[in-house]
Amino acid sequence: MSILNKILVILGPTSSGKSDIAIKIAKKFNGEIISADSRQIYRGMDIGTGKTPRDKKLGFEEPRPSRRAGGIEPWTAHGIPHYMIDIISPRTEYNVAKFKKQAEKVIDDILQRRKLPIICGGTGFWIQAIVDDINFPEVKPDWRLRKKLEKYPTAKLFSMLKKMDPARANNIDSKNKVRLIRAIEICKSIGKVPVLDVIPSAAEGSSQIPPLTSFSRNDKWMFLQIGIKLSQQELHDNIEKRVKLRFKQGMIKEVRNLHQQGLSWKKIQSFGLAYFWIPLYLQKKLSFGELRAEARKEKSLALEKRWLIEKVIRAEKNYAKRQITWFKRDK
RNA sequence: GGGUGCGUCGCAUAGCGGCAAUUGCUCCAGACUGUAAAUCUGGCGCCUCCGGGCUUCGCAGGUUCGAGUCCUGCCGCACCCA
Repeated sequence: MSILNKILVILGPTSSGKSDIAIKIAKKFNGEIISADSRQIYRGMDIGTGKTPRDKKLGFEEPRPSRRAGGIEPWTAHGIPHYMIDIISPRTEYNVAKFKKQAEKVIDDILQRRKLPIICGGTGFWIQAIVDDINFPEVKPDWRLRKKLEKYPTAKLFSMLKKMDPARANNIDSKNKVRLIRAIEICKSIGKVPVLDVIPSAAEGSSQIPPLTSFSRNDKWMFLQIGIKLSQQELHDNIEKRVKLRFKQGMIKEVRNLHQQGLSWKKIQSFGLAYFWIPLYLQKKLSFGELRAEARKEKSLALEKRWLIEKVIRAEKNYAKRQITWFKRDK
C-alpha cells in the first residue's frame, strides 16, 4: 500500500475560493477532486450551488477513471475530474452516510490510479465523516416513525430518549427535534446510540484555525487539511458579488425549472439559501414588513427583486458564518 | 393657515398608570452521532461581588406614591381640508 494513502482536503466557507485553489493544485499534482458539498450532488441545481462550469467536451485523460468507483462518473471542469457532483436527482433522499460510502469508493479508485485525491467542499460534517472515519450506526431512516415523532413536542421526545438511552440523552441537544428523532430511531432499532469514537486530531496547535493546515490520519488514510480564511470584509464582498452574478445568470429561472419539473416549493425551499427565498418571491409571498415605510410605497417589481437579492445575500453570509463556526469547533 | 394622527433600545412593531419595557428582522457568540445551504441554543441599554445597581421610550415642564402610558407647550414626521 505504502505511499498511496495521502489525501488533500481543502475546506473553507462559501465564496472563499476553494474550488479555484483545488483545481490549481489538482493540475500541479496530478489530482482529482471529490466535492464535499451537500447541494452540488443534485442535478439541475447548478447556478445556485455554484458548480464550476463543466467542460464542453467530455472524455478524460488517461488513465480513465474506473466506472466502478461507486458507479459514479466524474464530470470534468478545467480538465480535472470532479466527483460527487450531479450524482442524483433533487427528489432523492441523500445523507452523510451515503456520501461517505460513495466518496470512499471514489477515493480508493483515485489512489489506485496513482493520483492525488483532493476533497474540496464546505460541508464540514461530510468532510469530518471521512477524515475522522465516523462509523454511522447502520440504521436507515424510518419515515413512518419520523412522521409520528414529528408531532410530539421536543420535551416529550427528550424524555422518551432519556428512558431508552440515558447516555445519549445526556449529551444531545435536548431542544433539537431533528437530532432527538434520529436518536430515538436508532434506539428503536438497535437499542442505543453507539458511542462515537472520534479520532483525536493528531495535529498540534491546529485549533487556531482558520487558516489551518493540519495532518491527521485514520486507519486507512493520511490527510493534509488546508483551511481557507478570508477577512470578513473580503468574504462578504465575494458573497455579494457572487449572489448578484448568480441572479444575472438565471438563478430565478433555475428555481422555476425545478418547480416545473414537479418539485414542490416546499421541497425546493428545504435546500436553503437562494432556494429558500426564491420560491417566496415567485409566489409573491415575500414579506415587506421589514422595509421602511418610504421604500414600501415604491412597491415595484424592481424593488421586490432587490429585496430578494438582499435576503439571499444575508442568508449566504449567515451560512458562511455557521461554516466557520463548524471549522473552528473543538472536537 | 385649519384639522387629524404619529414620534419606543440598528430597522420594524407591542405596550388597561406599577416595565428595563413585547414581538419579528438584523447583529454577536455557540452546538452539531444517517436532513448539515438543514436543524438547534444563548446574548443583544450600561455596570455588576449576579443580589442587584444605574440610565432609558422626540424635547421641556406638569398631574400622581408611581408616567412610555394622563395634561400643557415646543420640535419633527405623515395624511386630510384650504
